[in-house]
Amino acid sequence: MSTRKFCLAILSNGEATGYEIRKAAQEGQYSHFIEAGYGSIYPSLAKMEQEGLVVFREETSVGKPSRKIYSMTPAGRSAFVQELKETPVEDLFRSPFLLLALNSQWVGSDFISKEIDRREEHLEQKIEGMRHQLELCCNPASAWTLEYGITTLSASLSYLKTNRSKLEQIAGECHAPVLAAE
Amino acid sequence: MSTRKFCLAILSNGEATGYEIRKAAQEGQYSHFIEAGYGSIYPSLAKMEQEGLVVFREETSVGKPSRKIYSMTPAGRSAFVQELKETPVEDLFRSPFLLLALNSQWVGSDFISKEIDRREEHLEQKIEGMRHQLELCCNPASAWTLEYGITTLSASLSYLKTNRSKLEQIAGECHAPVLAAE
DNA sequence: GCTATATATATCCAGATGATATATATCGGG
DNA sequence: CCCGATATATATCATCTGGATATATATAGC
Repeated sequence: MSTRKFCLAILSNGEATGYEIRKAAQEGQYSHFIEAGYGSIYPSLAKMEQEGLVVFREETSVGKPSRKIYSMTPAGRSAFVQELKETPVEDLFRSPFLLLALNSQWVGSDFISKEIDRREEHLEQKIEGMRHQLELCCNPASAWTLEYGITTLSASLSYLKTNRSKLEQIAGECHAPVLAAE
Repeated sequence: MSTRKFCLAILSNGEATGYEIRKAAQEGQYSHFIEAGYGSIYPSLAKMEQEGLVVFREETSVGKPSRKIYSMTPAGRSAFVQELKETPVEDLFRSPFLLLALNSQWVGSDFISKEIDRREEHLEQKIEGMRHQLELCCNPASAWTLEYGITTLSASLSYLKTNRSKLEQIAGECHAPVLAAE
């Protein structure tokens, strides 16, 4: 139950709405290793509210959409620490790109080139974003985590730049002509 | 629909049972960037069979559990290539470990040390396994993909070894005494 | 001979995913 | 000044996934 843990992590730094929690999953430091949408956050908050791990106050300003501002209870805080101390599950890595790489013989070198371009660009943007966050950040744990990310993504990017020609060659000597004839 | 793509990838190298496809997701080269259990593989195969992308012949030896040996149809092969050519979705990376790192202030340095040990060991084993697969492998695309994995995991391991003391220190100056007093 | 493991298929429920609906505020351009 | 785009905010829905479990037999080791 990872969404739970993530929501509690956000709330451990202060109160937040469901909307803000999702934004953290999309933009903040957490976004580099967390995936969570409304469909998991709202049900998770509702359940934790029932269990007494979080409470909310409703802010119904005139006209504005009403906000449910959640905060952690003491029970929530100890549940958070307990969940952190549960031996963390292994990292999950799923890569449609590597599935493509491993089967690049079927798609032709032009397509592979284009995809590698896209991926290099994407990695550069992510690294740049992390460098930016690192400059702004004051928390040492955040800095450690960001540097971890920068290091691994840089290694990934560097491998790609150095070895892309090999993969393009593999895709070049491929079955594409056969497929084109179909 | 990534399970579909993965099943087709396995079947593109020859026929296989659902059981064997799952083993490929757990042990083979694919295991490093694919997640798929029975609960997604069997329904996926059944659906693709209905759609005419795969066919199976049933092997009912005396006594033995019956095997459904699946293979790809021409329609399946072109569906596979088409799915490969769909701009691949971004890689998915989810890390309970980094969630812990970012919140290490709450768990104490002993716990963090133990978790880093576990992680270093795990990374070493994975890298060793990939090196082994690389020696056995003859397919150049497999070699490329395995080297990609070895490179990134090595960078990850190296960062961890160099910087673990920083994180342990952060967890040392932490709120753990407060929590211990609760 | 017995137990543990490997082979093999299948299903179940809880939870996640991604899309979509609803509503209002705000901000910039025409 | 109004229109459309974007941002804030909550919520739900169908579908898919994940992890566990049930069932059954063969094999290998003790």
